[in-house]
Amino acid sequence: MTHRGIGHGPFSPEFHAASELVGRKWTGAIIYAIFHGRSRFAEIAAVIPGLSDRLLDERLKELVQHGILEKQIPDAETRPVYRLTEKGLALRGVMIALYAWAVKWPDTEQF
Amino acid sequence: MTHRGIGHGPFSPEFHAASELVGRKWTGAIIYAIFHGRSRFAEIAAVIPGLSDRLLDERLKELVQHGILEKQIPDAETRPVYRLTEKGLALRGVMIALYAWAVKWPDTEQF
DNA sequence: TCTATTACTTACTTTTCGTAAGTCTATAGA
DNA sequence: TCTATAGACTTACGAAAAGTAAGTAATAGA
Repeated sequence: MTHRGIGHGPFSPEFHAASELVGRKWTGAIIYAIFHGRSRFAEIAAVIPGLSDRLLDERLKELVQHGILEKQIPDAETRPVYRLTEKGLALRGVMIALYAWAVKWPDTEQF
Repeated sequence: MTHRGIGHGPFSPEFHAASELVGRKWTGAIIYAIFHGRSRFAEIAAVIPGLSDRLLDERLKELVQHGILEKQIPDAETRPVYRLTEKGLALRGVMIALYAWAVKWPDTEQF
């Protein structure tokens, strides 16, 4: 890889697709919550202030469709759980790096 | 830090703010292009297919406002260049991690 | 000097998001 | 058992953001 580890040319379709996917509204916070052990719809909703059911549902469906999460119904239960796939778990390094950046360079501006 | 390096509780305001900022549409590709040496408006626009002037302008203004980029007018020139600040350069680890993930787990789905 | 490029703006349409309410099971309590 | 509550969505609709197209003023280059 050129440029000290970041891709080849000045545009990477793979990078772009990844950043548009995990960068969608609320998606970061949802994955973060799941990395922290929340697996059910209501558990995820409970920890993310401002996130509506409608959007949580939409984002979970996208993440399942893109292979980052799996929707499972455990034996003897009726409500689904959402779990990180291998692909989803592989985001750990990204999460760690972004968290480290976020706490070192807190954002004081508001939109 | 708990949970193997990723934050404290199941929600981090800092992480959330960071992911909403760098996750906005086109922002990843713009920062990526600037890491690859593109510094002028037209250079950035030239390498990102589908990105309109209007949105590029909007995203650049946001990134300047949030301290990730600086807008400079070099001596004896009239057109501005956009450069990564220290805060922006500190995103290198995030870029590397996301790029590595993106090429290892390419996204075949379309939205 | 003429033309093209650059770095934006403005106007308008389409898509996505925010907010609220409603539906359908399933479990819990009176 | 009847009712209430919680969980996991679904529907409807106004607001905000993004997409698309066109325009503009100030250079830079031929």
